[in-house]
Amino acid sequence: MTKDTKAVAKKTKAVKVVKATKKTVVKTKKVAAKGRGRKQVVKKELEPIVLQPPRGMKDILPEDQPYWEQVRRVSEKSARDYGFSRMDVPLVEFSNLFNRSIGDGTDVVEKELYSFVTKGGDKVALRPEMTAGVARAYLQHGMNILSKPVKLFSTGPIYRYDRPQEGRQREFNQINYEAFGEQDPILDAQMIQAATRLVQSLGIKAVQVQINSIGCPVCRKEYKELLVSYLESKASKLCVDCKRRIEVSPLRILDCKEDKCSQLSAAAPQSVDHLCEECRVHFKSLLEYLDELDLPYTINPRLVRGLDYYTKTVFEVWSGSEEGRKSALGGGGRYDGLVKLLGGEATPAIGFALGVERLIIEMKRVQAKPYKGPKPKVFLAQLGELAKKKSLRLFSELEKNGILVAESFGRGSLKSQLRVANRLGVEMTLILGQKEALDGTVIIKNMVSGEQETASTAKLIDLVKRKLKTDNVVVYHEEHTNI
RNA sequence: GCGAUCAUAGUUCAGUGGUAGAACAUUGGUUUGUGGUACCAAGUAUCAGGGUCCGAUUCCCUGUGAUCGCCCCA
Repeated sequence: MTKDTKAVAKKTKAVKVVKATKKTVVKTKKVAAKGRGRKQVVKKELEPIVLQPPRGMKDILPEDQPYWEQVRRVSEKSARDYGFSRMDVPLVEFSNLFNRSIGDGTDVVEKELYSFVTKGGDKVALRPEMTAGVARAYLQHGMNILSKPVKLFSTGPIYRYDRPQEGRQREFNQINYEAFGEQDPILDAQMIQAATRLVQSLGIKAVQVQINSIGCPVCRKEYKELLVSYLESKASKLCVDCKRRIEVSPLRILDCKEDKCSQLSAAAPQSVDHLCEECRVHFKSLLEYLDELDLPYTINPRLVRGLDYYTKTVFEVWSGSEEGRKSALGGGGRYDGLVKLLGGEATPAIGFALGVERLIIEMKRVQAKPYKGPKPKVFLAQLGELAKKKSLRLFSELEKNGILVAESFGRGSLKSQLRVANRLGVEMTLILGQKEALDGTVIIKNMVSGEQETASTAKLIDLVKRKLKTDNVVVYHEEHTNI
């Protein structure tokens, strides 16, 4: 195996099947198949259960939860700081909400939508992004009467039927910010700032912002015509896909990574040069605000984005400073026409989304700190029948008093319980044995010094509390620190 | 949706045409009431289905999944 294939194989996971189920369900017997007694599956009454979720779906294991918790905390704080209220919308919406808003011809809708018909006959789909649902709810609940801008924060799973790769799943999570009712470009700048601040607060310092303006429907139409006529004149030099795209979505050609296409698009007319007066001024002042913020950005005339509702400002947030691995952590833009399209009054709006899984991949890559919750500092060990019975009550007394206690009630020997206590790195272990249970006492063992003392159950809680306060400074042995 | 590579214990990896080993992790123990080291022991795996073969985990095909590239995006 080469290095590369090894690296790939490393990450590979096999499909597993519940064996017990298979045994009870599948009957095998020797069959004289072609005269050779091979085992053959004769009958399957039930499908065996595959120990894996469907493609592109992933479990979030306990060991990863500290990262998720960190993302939750940072994003909720950021939402508060920037004045966004939490808003949760359903995972499922009527399909045509997405068709109309995101656009029928887009990949997200055309190829990647998880759509199905309910038992009642409704055509619905799992949300492939949040904006459409939030905009729908904004209208449904008459939130247009609220003081503008109406800032809404959402987070949750998103579904796209796409081919999985690293950082790309069919079920993934987004952090989503939307602001309705403000057209001032200062809001664009603030949204971009909020997005980068959030990413950086997670410990991902090296980020770059790419921005572009794709204009409003009016100037975009003119620009599109210009672009198409340019591309048609050079069509012979484009790749196969892009020749097709001239008709369907000429803007996407600017994204093409084929050498010949990117060379052509470098010389192609750029949308920023063909904005109408309003869009041009909007973009110009946005850039001025960003300069004022000392927020580094790159104008990327080839940044297009795949959803139809975007107007004027579009942007993406990328990880990594120089070359090397870069990935889009999130993106967004203005969608001044969406609310009207859905049947509301014309309402300028802007939003962005960050991909949680991608943020976490990046956090791990740059060794950003995950969130670590409080660890128990007390372990409760029990020995003998009577003590075991009493220990349950004692545990709950400690818990009621706000003392975080670890235990291993299922274990019998004191030795194995102390081993667990040690591994958890607790400061003290409370030992309740047969003798103590009869006397109404408990042994308090200091896990650092090994010293022990006996205390009466009545005074135990106060004693433990006092000890936890005073023994704050504890020097562990080296072996203790890594737990 | 297209192309490529890969698939062995919980994890990281060995290995073989005659049903598999290690390390780490887990659990138990080293005179049954005292932890970190050491020692001993145990359990757990060839992704699924079919084919070739006396015999397949190993070779072939298909499926599934993962990874990478295209596409797209978060």
